[in-house]
Amino acid sequence: MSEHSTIHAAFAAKVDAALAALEAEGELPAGTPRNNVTVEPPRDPSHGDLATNAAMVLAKQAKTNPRELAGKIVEKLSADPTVEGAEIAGPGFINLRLSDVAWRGELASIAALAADYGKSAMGSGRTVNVEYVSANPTGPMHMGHCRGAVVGDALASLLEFAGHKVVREYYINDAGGQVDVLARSAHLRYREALGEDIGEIPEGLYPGDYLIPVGEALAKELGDSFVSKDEAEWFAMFRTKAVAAMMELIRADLALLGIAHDVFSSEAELQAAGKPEAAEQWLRQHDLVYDGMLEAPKGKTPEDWEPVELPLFRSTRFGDDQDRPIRKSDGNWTYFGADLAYHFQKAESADALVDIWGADHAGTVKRIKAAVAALTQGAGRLIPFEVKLVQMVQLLRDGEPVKMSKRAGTFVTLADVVREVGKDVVRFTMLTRKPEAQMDFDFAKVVEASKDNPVFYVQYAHAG
RNA sequence: GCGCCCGUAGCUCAGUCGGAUAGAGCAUCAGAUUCCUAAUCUGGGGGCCACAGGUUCGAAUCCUGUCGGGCGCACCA
Repeated sequence: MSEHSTIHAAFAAKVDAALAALEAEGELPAGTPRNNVTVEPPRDPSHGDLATNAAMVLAKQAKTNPRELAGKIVEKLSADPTVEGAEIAGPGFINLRLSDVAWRGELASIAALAADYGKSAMGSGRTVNVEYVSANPTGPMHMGHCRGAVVGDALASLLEFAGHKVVREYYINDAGGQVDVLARSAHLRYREALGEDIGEIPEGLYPGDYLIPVGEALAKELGDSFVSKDEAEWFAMFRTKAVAAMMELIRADLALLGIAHDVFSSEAELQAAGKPEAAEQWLRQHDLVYDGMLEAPKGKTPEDWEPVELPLFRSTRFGDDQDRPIRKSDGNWTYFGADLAYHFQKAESADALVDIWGADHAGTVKRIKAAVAALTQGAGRLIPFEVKLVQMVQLLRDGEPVKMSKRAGTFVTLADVVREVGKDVVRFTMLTRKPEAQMDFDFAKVVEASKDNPVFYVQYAHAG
């Protein structure tokens, strides 16, 4: 697929060629950067089909005024048979009118290329790793995860369309305290499945019903041999099995949205392979990790604050408020400590990294970007890395916010929403606002067959 | 107290690596059609682009500050 698969791109190339010719003739200094030059449809259609700011952007470097330079560009462009008119307007815009032949040719190629129309080879030869969702494997997906999932998937598709090789990746946080809680919760449900009256789910364990079938499956598989054993004997096994069950739930939820990741990476495996240790060693050698006292957050010292010495990453060197611990005082890795090693691992097989995170993690962007920059540069191959934040979605029903509480078990699952309004409506709605702006998701409005629901317009047009 | 995101027409939002009179849909108003259960067509009105400074030939767009809304702020992920 060539880059000139659309008429706009084709004419942008013609403009560029004209500029290159002028450069060859000495009208423009050799090597003049042309990346500011735009070729796009003007706001006012009476100005023509396309307009370029080339003369205005480049006049200074050509040591002439915009209108004079525009004259020379117009001369070149007029020689092209598909250019029916080229005029200088205003301060130095060049307005182009394209011939009928050009438009007809474009229509033919739209018909011929169908869904491939507009593809580009821009990213050809480059692999981009897009990590998104990465919800904790402790329960089904809820609506809090939904926007990031949709945005990440759409971005991945766009990158593919632009010619990149894309790896859609999910990071399984199966090594922290949350999955320990999951293991204990699953054990409780296991005992329940074997007939024990477990009463209220104790504070600190996951109360959700979705663990009942997990307990039943464990009971069926293992019998009653782990009912009264010490935690040490069943803990690791229950954790592994429960995480596996949760990941099955999550993959099923994602499938409802039409999302399928290529790679699922386990934090536990990453740690077992000693990746964080390797990263720590390198960072210590380069004085980017040191043992130091953790400072209280600025302007807000918690009452029970106790200074501790921990291995800290020097994120302040990269604009962060304070240096960040990579290990906890019990010696285990912090989320960040493992995450930086994880990103380094991803960087080994990609040319660029993108993470899609919820806005509630905005505070941790600086440290991970800093760590990735340090590690990839240190390895001799600095990898572009972007963290894209998606803002919160407010769920509304009958105009009232839907309150979600994990403890009360009132969180709205993704599966419920997809069942209620449909996959396409969810995906479309999640993309109707830029990711960095908050949005409302009103159950009634998104399915309303009315003039102010864009979803409906698209469905209507598509059905026609 | 600090950091990040947002603040554009009555409503929901585009436009923000600075560029030609600030755009769309809905709502509203006026015509058209009178086919119809309209999700019909055409046109108009409607904006100190939150506010105040600054940079620039030129600012919704960049910088500083203020106000308003959201998110976050120890070894939780």
